[in-house]
Order: sequence, then C-alpha cells, then structure tokens
Amino acid sequence: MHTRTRRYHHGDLRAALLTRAEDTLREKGPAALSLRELARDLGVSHAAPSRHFKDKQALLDALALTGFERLTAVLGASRDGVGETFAERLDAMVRAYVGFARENAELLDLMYSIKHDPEASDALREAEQRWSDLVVRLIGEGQAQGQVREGPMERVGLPVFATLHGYADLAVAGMLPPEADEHGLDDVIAFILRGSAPA
Amino acid sequence: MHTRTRRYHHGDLRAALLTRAEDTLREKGPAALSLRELARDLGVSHAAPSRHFKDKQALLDALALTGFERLTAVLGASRDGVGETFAERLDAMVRAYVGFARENAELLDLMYSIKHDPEASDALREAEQRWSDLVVRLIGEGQAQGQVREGPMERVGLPVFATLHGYADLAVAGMLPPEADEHGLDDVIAFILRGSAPA
DNA sequence: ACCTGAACACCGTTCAAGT
DNA sequence: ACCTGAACACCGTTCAAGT
Repeated sequence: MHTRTRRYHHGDLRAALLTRAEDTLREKGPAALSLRELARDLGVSHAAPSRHFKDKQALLDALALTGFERLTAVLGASRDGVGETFAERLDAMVRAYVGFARENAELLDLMYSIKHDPEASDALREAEQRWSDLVVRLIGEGQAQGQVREGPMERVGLPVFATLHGYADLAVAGMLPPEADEHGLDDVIAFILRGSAPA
Repeated sequence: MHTRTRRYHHGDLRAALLTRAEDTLREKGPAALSLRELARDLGVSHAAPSRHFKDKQALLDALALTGFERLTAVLGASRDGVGETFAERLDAMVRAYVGFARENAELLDLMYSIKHDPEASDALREAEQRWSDLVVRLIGEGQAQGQVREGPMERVGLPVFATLHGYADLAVAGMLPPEADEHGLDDVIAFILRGSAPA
C-alpha cells in the first residue's frame, strides 16, 4: 500500500498542476492564477512547476489543450443515440456545446484566446480542429441523408460552426440580451437549419 | 505657446495611458501589459496611474470600452452609402466587423473576455449593445423592405449577430482553416442571407 | 529524474508627503 | 487636483545544490 505513502516529491505533479489551475481559473479568474500559489497549494516548492512547464504560458496552453480534448470527448460521445435526423443531431450538438461553454466559461475563454507564441498554437489549432470536425462530420452525414445542401463539407460546415461558436462565446462573455434565455437557442438552431437546408 | 511647455504633471494622463496600453497590448499581448511600464513609458511615477484607474482591471475595462465605442463609430459611419439592398448592407457590415476584428485582434479579445467584476461589466454590456444594435437595426430595415423574414427584430437579429461575431472570433483566435481565406466570408454572408430570408 | 532554496528583477497597490 | 517616493507583499524565472 505505498500509494498512501507521502513521498518526498509529488506523484503526478504535472496533472495536479493542471487540475488545480483549472479550479482557480474557474473560481478566481485568469488574473489570479499564479504559479507560486499553485505550487503552494500542492505543497511543492515554487520552482517545481518549471520542471513540467517551461513558463506560465506553457501551463495555460496545456490547460487549453485539455479543454479541447474534453470537449471533443464529450461532444463525440453525445453524438450517439440522439435521434436520426440532421435537425435532431444538430440540436443536440448546439445545446451540448453551449452547455459546455457555460459550465466552463473561463476555460473556453482561454481556449479561444489569442496565442502570441506561434509554436504552441499549432498543437492548439489541431486540437480545435478535432472538435470542429465533429460539426463538419455532422454536416457530411446530413448531406448523405439529403437534409443538408450540397457542397464541400468544410465550406458548408464553417458558417454553421461560426454560428454556434458565436452564440456560445456571447453567452460566456455575458453579452447575450436577457430575452435570449427564452428563445435564443431555439432561434439559433432554426437559423442554422434554414442556412444549411438543401437548395 | 504654453502647450509645448513640459509641465510637472502630464496633460491628459488618463487618455495617454489608454493609448499607450492599446499599443503595447497590440504589440506584446495582454500578459506583457504592466502599469509600472506604462508609467515609465509616459514619464510619470508608477503610482500616478492609480489617480485615473483604481486598479489594473479598471484600465483594461476602460480600454475595452473605448474599443466598443470605436467599433460603433466606425460601423455606424460605414452604413452610409453602401447600397440599398439588405444583402449589400449586410455584406458591408460583416466585412467591416471582420476587418476591425483582424486589425484589432488583441483588443477584440479583451472586449469579449469574461469580466469577473460584475459592476464594471454593466457599462461594457451597454457599450456592446450599442454596437450589436447596429445589426438589429439593419435587420429592421431589411424587414421594412421585405428582404428579411418577419418577427421581433431582436430575435431575428441575434442568430445573425452570433454568426458574424463567431466568424470574427475564430479569425482573431487564428482558428479559421486555411481554405477560409478564399471563400469563408462569402459563405458566411450567403449563409446569413438564407437564414434570415423571408419565409 | 525530480525537487529545493536562494537570488534576481520585476510586479500591483497603498499612503504620507509634496507642489 | 495631481503626482512623487518609499514601502509592502507579492510575482516569474533561473540555477546551483540536494536526494
């Protein structure tokens, strides 16, 4: 039973740092996130995090990456068993994304924030694409069923993705008008269906 | 000619701080923005900014506010003389917004970032609404011309606004696929027109 | 391999004091 | 009214040294 033994160094400091960082990001916002405080919370020295993240931005990038991975996992799984029609599956995906955005507002803000480090942004762009590809794939399936207009999946899918992301981003920023609570999502979904309907 | 006289204190330190803050935000990103460095750049003591902004977040909020005001001014002015049809005017507005977003990427990021201070966010929400109202008004005019589907302007306009904001936000975050450069904007505009066309 | 402890050069914020 | 200068409690990052 040496798993309960308090060892000199942390078991998986990297993962612990990410988990703790997400908690404080959610609770206190990005400005309050400090490497030294994370280290203090986890009972390691303030220099320990540098073994796992070369600087603070690297930790934030890694956190954004886990966000995209979780989002892809959750929305990929939610594709199963939500009905057959394109409208039903689109409805489910839009609501799932907006739900994720609202529940992880600070994280989503970070995921779609500007990266001034161009090297780190490559991995993030790839992770983001794995998620947006779920929407593109949905478009492809809709086309196969004749429920979505013809054309290259990526081109047909991009305005759809922009719409649902835009709505989620406005929700996260707290910029949706009060009336949106009632009809906002319904209106957005109907709008997407009209915009992507067969000609 | 005492305007050229170097006075003991700054002429309009508040405005100078905002201008300089926007420059460094654009050039070095939000993480590199420090009150002390701003003060140094402007030749005042590091405590001087606190006379005009109670803390760093207050300066960032004020900066975001000027962003919304400039956006509203620019897009409000660009409404004049761009053609008569709804399609033409929508096209102009979408391109103008995406253009503003690309030219002021870091600022737009700030404008739509989460505010953890709920009191400061009221003013920002109002400023944001003055800009999004331009889109709603455009919808209203389109309805009057019979070129936009019926319904409450705000409800018809919100999915339209979400779409163009979502596209701009993806562009700013560097998350648009490479192919979007060619057809992205055209596809988004056509998508919006289909989604808001009369039934 | 992984972490510590000290050191360095920075921060944001506050506050008495100056003009 | 507006700003200074000193002070306080923090930061991020680096690096020799420890285990």
